[in-house]
Amino acid sequence: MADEKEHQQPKQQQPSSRPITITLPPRSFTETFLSSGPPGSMGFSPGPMTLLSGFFSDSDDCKSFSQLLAGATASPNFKPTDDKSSAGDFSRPGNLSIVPPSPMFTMPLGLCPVALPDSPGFELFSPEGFGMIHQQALAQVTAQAAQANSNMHVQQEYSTSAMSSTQFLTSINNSAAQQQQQQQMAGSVTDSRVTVQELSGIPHADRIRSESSSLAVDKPTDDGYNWRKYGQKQVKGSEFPRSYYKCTHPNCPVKKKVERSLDGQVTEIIYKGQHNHEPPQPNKRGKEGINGNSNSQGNFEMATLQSGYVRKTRDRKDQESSQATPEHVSGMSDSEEVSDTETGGRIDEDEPGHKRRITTEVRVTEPASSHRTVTESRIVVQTTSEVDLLDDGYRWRKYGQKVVKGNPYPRWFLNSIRL
DNA sequence: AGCCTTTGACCAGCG
DNA sequence: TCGCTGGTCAAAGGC
Repeated sequence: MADEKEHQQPKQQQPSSRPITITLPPRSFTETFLSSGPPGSMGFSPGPMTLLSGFFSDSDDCKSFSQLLAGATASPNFKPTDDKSSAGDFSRPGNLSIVPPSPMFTMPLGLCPVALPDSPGFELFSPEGFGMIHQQALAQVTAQAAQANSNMHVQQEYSTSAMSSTQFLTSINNSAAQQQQQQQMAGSVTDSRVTVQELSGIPHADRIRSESSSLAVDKPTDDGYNWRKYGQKQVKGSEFPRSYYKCTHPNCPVKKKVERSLDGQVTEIIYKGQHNHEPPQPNKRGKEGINGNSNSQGNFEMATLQSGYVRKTRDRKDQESSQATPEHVSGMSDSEEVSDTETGGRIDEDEPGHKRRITTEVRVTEPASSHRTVTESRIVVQTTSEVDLLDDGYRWRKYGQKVVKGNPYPRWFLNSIRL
């Protein structure tokens, strides 16, 4: 109900194409995922991966993601991940040659965070690799929506999206177990479409419009949980206001920060903490009550999911001390940074109707700030999704870079083009 | 009545 | 110590 409001969201005609960053709660999605609860119980927003395919257009002079990242990794900024093992353990496509230490990957809209856990690379929670309990871990995945006015046909996209994600996962996940998980997720993926829309904020169809007002805008992240907004603030470094939400479930410590563009599109979602309960049943949504708990997962199977690709969260100070200046990493001067307005999900105007481009934002890395709160620690994750994006047959072209305040690493803006 | 959003104020961490 | 900034509180009002 409350979600249906949000009327106060600033409105803007200009279809802002802003990247969407989603910080996933470590457990939630994992658990949700594994539990494969009831329909709609999926705690996570669907994935961008679902929309990944099909939107890319041909392009030249593009590099594979790996290549692009390779440059970054070569940078002094990039310290080879300590958890070497991490990378090693994990099975992944042999063609993947590069896996930057901890690039925070911004998934193109359509990447399904939900699906991520399935991927080999998405075995985020590795106690050993982390040096922190999974409960403290927070996987951060950045997704970017190809937003705005992409005259995309959402409907079409969705259908493809689900399939794409499946295909992706299938191609990537070799283990039976993983495939099994995928299958379990299938339904979730489907269910998450709406969420995808929400996330994507694709202001396309009227249908979307109407939903946007109630979903995209109000429920930027219909992740299956109920949230109560308790604050909003204009955060420096961000052109958009940030809203603070708390999980309404009793005693649930989970909070999330949501940044929206002026037109109400979600540009970033950061989860903090872990739900100590399962997502409310769809029919109970909005009235979640007492009985939470259920899975209490604190222990959860995350441990079983683990694997490399997760970078141990470092103390912010450590990180800072070990990080080179963004300029060094980027090799671009600040003046070369792309403006916020141009960063987002930019779609080439000159692209013909069916040649769509989804801009992918890549954070070379995301520092953890474990000092703040344990649960807020962020894990730099190299997800399969990333893998997918890295060597999924797409080509990537870096078109911009920006140093985001609070993040010592530059954020790359890539155009992903499907071959 | 209960729950939610809004929003200015307050607080704490940091340089 | 001061100012900045991000996060949270809580009163007011809406649904």
